[in-house]
Amino acid sequence: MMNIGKAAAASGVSAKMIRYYESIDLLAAARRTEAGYRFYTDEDVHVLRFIRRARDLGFSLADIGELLALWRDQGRASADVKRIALEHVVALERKIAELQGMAGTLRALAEHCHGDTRPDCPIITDLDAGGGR
Amino acid sequence: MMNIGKAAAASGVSAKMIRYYESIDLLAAARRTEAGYRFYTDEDVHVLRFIRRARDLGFSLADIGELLALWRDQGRASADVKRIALEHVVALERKIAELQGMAGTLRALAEHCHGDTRPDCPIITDLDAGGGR
DNA sequence: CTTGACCTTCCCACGTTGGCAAGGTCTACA
DNA sequence: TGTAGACCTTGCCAACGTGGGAAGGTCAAG
Repeated sequence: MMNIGKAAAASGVSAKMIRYYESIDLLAAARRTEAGYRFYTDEDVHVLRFIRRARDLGFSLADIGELLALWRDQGRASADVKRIALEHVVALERKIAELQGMAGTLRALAEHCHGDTRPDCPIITDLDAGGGR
Repeated sequence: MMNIGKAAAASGVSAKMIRYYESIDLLAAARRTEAGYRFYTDEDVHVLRFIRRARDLGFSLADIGELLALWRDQGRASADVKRIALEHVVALERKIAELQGMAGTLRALAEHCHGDTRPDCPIITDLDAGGGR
């Protein structure tokens, strides 16, 4: 039994976010003391840590809702978990490729930029002309 | 001389975004017809294309504001352009590394997940236990 | 003159997090 | 007992960039 600040410290999820997760029904509404303070058990902290870990792996809160349901479902099919994870990997890899494309282009352009007091710069030229498209 | 729809089509920037860029002073307010319609020149479309290209390279609108100022400044120092670009490359690479970490972890976990009807799954176990932290 | 395609402004939504304000509660200490 | 300070509560605003839609005005073609 602890209140929200302690649960936040124990789980790595800020008090602010715990309230937010409750407001969007990712978490069941916490029980309250007579004064209206939320209180949490070690089991609740366990759930918060699960969420925290899933956030660290880049899952959206929507994904985490599904993962939590599967986590709680002792009869789950591991295929469902795997599907969510692999879809996320695909999305991550698409994003990675996109960012790599940007970084590669910019690095190449910057390499040929004098980087001195002269105005001439291939980066500006590229932006101006559209990279030859 | 064209109105916003045509400028949008010609530049690849949506009419919605053109208005938004104007509202945040990234663009000067467009001239208007007597009826209040914005109108644009080929030169304006040129600016819009610059912005579009910079967005495609992942620059923030704040960055683009600086780049536009440099673009217009015939006396610019290419060092200023290069600095903005390289700072952006650093940010991109940091993000790439972060996403690669997530994707790598998940791919490794998913490899050992049967992906069948059994509930047992290392992905769930990892989320539960926190990846050994 | 009507129809439909365009334009205008304004508000709302997404997703996740932080910050701040105004107020209530609890705890420890004088 | 009083009070200070640390905690809790709710609520609103901000970010970032984009899209959607409503309600209404304008324009061109038939």
